[in-house]
Amino acid sequence: MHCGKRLQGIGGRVTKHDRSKTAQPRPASIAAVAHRAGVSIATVSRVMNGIENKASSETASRVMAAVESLGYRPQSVGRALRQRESRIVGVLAANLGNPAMAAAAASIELALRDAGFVMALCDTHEDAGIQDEYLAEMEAQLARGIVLLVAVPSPKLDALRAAGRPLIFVNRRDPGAEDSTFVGIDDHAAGRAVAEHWLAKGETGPFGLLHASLAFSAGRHRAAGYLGRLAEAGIDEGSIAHATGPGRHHLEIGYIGMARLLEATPRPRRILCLSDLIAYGVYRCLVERGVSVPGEIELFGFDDNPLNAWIAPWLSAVRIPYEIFGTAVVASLAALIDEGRATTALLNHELVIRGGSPRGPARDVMSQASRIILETKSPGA
Amino acid sequence: MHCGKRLQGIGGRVTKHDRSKTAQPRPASIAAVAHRAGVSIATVSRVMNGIENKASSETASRVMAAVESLGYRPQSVGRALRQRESRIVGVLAANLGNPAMAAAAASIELALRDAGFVMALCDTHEDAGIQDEYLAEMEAQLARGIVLLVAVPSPKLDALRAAGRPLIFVNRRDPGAEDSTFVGIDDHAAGRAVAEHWLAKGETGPFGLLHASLAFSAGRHRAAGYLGRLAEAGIDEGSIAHATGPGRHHLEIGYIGMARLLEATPRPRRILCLSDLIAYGVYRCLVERGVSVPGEIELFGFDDNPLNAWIAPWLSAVRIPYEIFGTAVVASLAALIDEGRATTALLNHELVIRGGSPRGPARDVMSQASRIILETKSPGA
DNA sequence: AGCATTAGGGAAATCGTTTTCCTTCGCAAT
DNA sequence: ATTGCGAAGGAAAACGATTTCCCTAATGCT
Repeated sequence: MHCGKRLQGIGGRVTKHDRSKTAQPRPASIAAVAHRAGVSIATVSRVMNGIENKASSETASRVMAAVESLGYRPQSVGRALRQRESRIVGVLAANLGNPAMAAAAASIELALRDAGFVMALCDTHEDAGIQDEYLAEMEAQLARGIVLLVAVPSPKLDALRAAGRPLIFVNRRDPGAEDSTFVGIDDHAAGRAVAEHWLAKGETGPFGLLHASLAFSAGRHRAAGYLGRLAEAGIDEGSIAHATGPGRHHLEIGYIGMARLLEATPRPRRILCLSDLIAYGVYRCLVERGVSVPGEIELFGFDDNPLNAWIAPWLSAVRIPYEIFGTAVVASLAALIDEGRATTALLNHELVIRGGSPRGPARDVMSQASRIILETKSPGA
Repeated sequence: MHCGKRLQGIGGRVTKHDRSKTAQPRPASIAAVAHRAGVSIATVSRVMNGIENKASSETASRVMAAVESLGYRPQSVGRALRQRESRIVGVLAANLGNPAMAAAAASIELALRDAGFVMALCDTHEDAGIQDEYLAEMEAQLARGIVLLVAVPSPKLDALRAAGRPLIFVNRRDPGAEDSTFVGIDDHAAGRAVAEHWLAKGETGPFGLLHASLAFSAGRHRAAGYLGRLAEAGIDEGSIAHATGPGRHHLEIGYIGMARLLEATPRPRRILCLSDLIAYGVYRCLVERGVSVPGEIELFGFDDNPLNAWIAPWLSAVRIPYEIFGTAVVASLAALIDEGRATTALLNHELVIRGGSPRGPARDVMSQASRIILETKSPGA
């Protein structure tokens, strides 16, 4: 359909090379260390955990020497069992194929590792069933916390929220509660800023909007900000063509939605796409029809994933600072675990404007005066 | 440098909303289930694990009813501790920002989940230190196996290999052993196929090659196949301009490498890039200089990640079937764990040819007669 | 009848940690 | 001289599962 002709079907060849199955020698346990150091396992544990006043420095160094010589590393499962809490933090991403989410995941992973956690990353495909499966699994793993990189409503999610487990919602707010911990941008202000940008350039439209489901916070707020600002400028909401596509696949939503939008009269010339992937779908649709971008139709995306700068010089976008999401998530997690405080972190977005002439340099033009609204409490209300 | 002008620095605002810290009610344990069902915990365990001949059907249904009513789900840590093996499979990816790796990770995750495993995904940034850190952590987690989605040599890797732990190398072969389990394509044949494609079209060059480090199997084999076929056609290896860039970031390698290649005489007109990301870097370099792609310079990439079809109509590529990597990885893992057999799975690659005229449709043109060589045992030797 | 086998199920050991009690010792304050 | 206290460290109890021994009936086979 949308993939090129292939030269041959899938398949392949598997060759097998035998290999002796050696019995696994057990790795050194805390008992082995204790024995070699001539102390009890309690002391080893205390030294390993840096507990003061429980071991003389002489004993401690003896223990450390034993640890060193045996290459001992505590098994996480033993500790997790005893403490009823592991160092795993589950990160449930809606779609790893989206470079923006991959960027967020990479950032979160880095920050978690710095903080001594271990990330377990999953792909929920934005499906409630799979999300529930993973939520249950994270519970079974005694995960310290769960990060939902775009959540959908699901029964298990409700259960965990009710049980007070540490949940962190990223990009899309908790679909089931107002005051859950959130890390993201001010979507309403960002949507506004795009409209503001076009208005400041003297554009009069026709404007368009392409989006996935508006049932969730991010999309709803972005759309509301965009449409609200246009309305303030006297542009009737009815005159703004908007479309979506079927399903959850943003690429196809953009492709199919754009095809519909092309039939609208008047045909929109400035279109906001609520994600980069939607804009990609739009791009393919327009390229196939010979419509020049941004010559005839100018696009604005959301996310500005790191690849845009390299291969999408035709796409301006609201840049979400995924590279700092990690530290924000970890900080929020700490507040939630240590103090039981749910926080809302609104990170600053930016507008990245690209000229996109196909033959000229991929120059990025600075937009004037796009206000970043920081004070929003309940965006999009 | 390569990112657009920004309208404001990063930063943001954090608001905090208090929330009562409720004491966590413990989830139901196996003891609770046993008590409610009026049996011993041993029986519950046996029922849960479907062990035959150890519980009457009447008892079993009583247990299941108790499980149901308590919402019991076994904690993984307890089981892992006892069995000295968890259901976690570590997947160490070199760079999640690469959509091809994200695609591979997504596929592997799906297959692992089907097989009852849990994926823990990490980003090693292709750094030996970070890789070692994660390898050690996976050991501590009693991971059932470790998948290295592009590995680098590291001490801990040697240690695990020597200890006979289940390691699976994907895309890049084990840098420290010949006969480790491998899942990937026949890189040598793929490199050959690109040369073959161009030769079959009557191209005479000048040809070029852009690559990251050639110290590892994949790149080395691809380059050898490509250059080998060109040499067979009488094209001197010395006449083939090739370049690389500093570091490990393929985007920048492509960008900087292409800048160097532009100074070569004669300037190459057909360039093979050993990854899509390198091709992206090349593209940006050429767009900035006003060189048309594929008009003046034709590019061939490796991977053909799923986004190419949407936004890179100018890029032909060797398509690696990442969507089936998952099943191959799981099959290899099973062979390794259950039978101690190390296997080599060479999956079929394909050539995806794109026309890429910027204004025309993004049509995919079928190439004629690109042989896929299946019999290779030691490619590139 | 005598014996082996199997189904059914419980008690307890086990995995590798952390943590709670203890005990002992030395020293300072009363 | 007695008490109190902190440092140092050991013994043993958790944690939640699986698994190894057991034991008792019942059944099949000679």
